[in-house]
Amino acid sequence: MQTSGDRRQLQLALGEQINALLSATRALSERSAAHFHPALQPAAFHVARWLYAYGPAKPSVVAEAVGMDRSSTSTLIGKMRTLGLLSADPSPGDRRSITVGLTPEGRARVAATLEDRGQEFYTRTESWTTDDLTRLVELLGRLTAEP
Amino acid sequence: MQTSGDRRQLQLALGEQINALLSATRALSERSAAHFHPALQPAAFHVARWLYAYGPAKPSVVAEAVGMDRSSTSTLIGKMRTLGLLSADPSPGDRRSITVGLTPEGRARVAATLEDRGQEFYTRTESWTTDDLTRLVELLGRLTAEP
DNA sequence: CGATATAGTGGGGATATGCAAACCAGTGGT
DNA sequence: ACCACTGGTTTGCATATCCCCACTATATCG
Repeated sequence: MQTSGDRRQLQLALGEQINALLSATRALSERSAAHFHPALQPAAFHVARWLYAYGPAKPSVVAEAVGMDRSSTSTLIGKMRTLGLLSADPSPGDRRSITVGLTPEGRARVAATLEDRGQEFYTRTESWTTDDLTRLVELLGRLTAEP
Repeated sequence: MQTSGDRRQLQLALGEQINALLSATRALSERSAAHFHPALQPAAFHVARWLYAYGPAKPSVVAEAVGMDRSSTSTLIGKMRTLGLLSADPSPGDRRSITVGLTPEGRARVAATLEDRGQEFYTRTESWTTDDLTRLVELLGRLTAEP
């Protein structure tokens, strides 16, 4: 019971830490979104960032994943396609659907935006040992891996 | 040079992982925000969550930290005070300013919202060893600690 | 084959938030 | 005592996003 209690405590603690991280990065995210592309609404960045992290997907999946409405996502994807940031192919096995993904240019622009506004976190880990850094990357990787 | 190159790689990898985590949690955050309190706008949740993670602060600091405009933050804080979620005391040493913090009820409501919609991450760590879980919590704690 | 469901797209109205400006009370320097 | 400045609040306006609805093309089930 001690062990399972500790376990519970740990999961709660993880929740608090993730929460703190989300709080700390929210301002950064919104500002990145606002500066992502001059011709696009902020939400475009959230779409692009998700595709950057998880790869090509159908619009409906993207909308669900980023917590946006399907119509907004659709028009946003349309604009990003005409700007050359996204490419679309017919989804295999369903001719109603398309699969969208970042073009090299889109990928580069996301990377640039992240780089541009993410300096702060680099400096935070400056004093860390390489070992700790490696482990954090590895653990986060496991946490965010698709189920 | 090998070492510093590896270091650079690691920091980039950390950026990617944090990015993936933010992407993965964005939908959850927005939905939590929408359901936080029936009489409040979504952004109230972001304010409350930040105060939950980092403790009482001046309105201007909160606005800056969550990346919101000061006027919206001000009216939002006003509403939350009348709802009994936030309390305000005069800031020590500056009579123009106040310091706002969550009331016990506000704290409970944030916790309930997080609990309510954060189940998914608990199940993700179910198969982890206690050791890994402990270490992730510890490393995240160091990452989000105030500079 | 026919009926119903789903993927993507578009429109129209409601709301939340950002931005700019004005204002007041209090602060700090001169 | 003055004056420039800052923290907080409020107001008016612009825009982004959501929500509901409709429409077309395809898919799936009977």
